[in-house]
Amino acid sequence: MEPIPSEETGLGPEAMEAPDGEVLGKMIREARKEKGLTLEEAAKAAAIGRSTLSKIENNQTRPSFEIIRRLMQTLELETPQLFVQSSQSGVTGRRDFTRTGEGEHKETSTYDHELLCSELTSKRMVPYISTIKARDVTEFDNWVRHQGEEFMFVLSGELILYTEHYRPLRMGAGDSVYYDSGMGHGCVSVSKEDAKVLWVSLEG
Amino acid sequence: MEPIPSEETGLGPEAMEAPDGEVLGKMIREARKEKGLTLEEAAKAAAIGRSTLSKIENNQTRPSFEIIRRLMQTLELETPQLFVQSSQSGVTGRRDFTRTGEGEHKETSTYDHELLCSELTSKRMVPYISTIKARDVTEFDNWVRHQGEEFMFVLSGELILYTEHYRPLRMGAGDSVYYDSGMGHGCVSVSKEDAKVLWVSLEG
DNA sequence: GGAAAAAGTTTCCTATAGGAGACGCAACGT
DNA sequence: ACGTTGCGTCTCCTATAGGAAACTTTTTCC
Repeated sequence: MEPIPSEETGLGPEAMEAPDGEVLGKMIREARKEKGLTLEEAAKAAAIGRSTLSKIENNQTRPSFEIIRRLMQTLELETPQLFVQSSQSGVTGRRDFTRTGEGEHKETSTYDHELLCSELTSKRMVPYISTIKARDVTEFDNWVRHQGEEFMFVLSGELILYTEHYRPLRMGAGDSVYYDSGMGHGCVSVSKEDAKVLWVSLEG
Repeated sequence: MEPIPSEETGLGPEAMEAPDGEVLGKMIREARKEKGLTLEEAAKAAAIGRSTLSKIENNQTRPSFEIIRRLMQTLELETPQLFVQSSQSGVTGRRDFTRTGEGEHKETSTYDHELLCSELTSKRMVPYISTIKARDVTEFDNWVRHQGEEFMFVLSGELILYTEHYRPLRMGAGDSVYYDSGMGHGCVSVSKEDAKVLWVSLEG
């Protein structure tokens, strides 16, 4: 019994959905629950319809700015933040987490990268865990190089970080380093086991 | 009981900070002019229709949240960020490292912070390790809140991260989270030992 | 367990958001 | 004067937002 009137909109490039849209309903529902309000109470307080609120929370509609504004006020989400400041922080009002080992894997020849919190697409920093295979390359022909800054923290194993213009740096668990990733860089595991490092990269 | 819907919604007074319907169009027009964009250019950049933008600017419509979000993004952050950021990187050609436990310590009542790579002063990300004391603190009085984004990685112990608008998140070693640090946040150790977390914070 | 109430969802319908393109109207250059 | 070009507005139309109410699910209280 699913009439499902969702026919192809021969019209719209409107079919587009922003990742933010996805989260919006969730945010609102959580905020409402947080305040212990029912749909009816919240809707009334925001002067909107009960059904409208339900649809918004389930992402079944594309609410108007005005409606969202009222909801934000009612639920005490800071409205200005959501817009104006989204220019500064691309993750305004959002959060994402990743359980151990459950990141999105991306393997290359020398590394095994596990992207963390990758569902939060608009974030400015990019955190990932890399497994650097033991007994691998001992020299680079190709430095890695990308405009920005990078922070690295050694989780386990032992490795040598090569950074252009600097002496190689031998690092063990718990050590950390911060560098201009525009300089050529790369590392090599020198322990018997693979080395694990946490990287946080910032573009620009 | 219908006359005036001024009930005690806990909504507070007219602390309306969000652009009101009347002003919204004007704001947007000004922002667009500021950037020297024509209707067509701005609309295209925001992936909306030229006429739609015109109507919005003249307050002849009640635009959807999604449309406004796109406009805000286009008009506020668009290209500038890309340029600004590249000239912002203050660590050009530099590197700094910190050995385990040798960071600069900064203790507060609830946390014990160890700043990493703190000699590199002009870096944009701020990495530090915090020891969250195992204790009975089950309640916050004060959320931490600062404009920007934050990444957290649990090194050891078990804790609960509280983030405004979200459910508390129980985390163990190896788990990570990324969030808008403009939202109130804070955490509490729930293991018997102190919990250790690595934080990387980005302002703005 | 079962009835009643409460919370949430879906349906139905009207008003309108939003896009395409026509139109208006300056400011040019020839 | 007359095109021409570029920018903003207006008209027209379809898809859909949003409210009322019907419906379904969950919770509460005998």
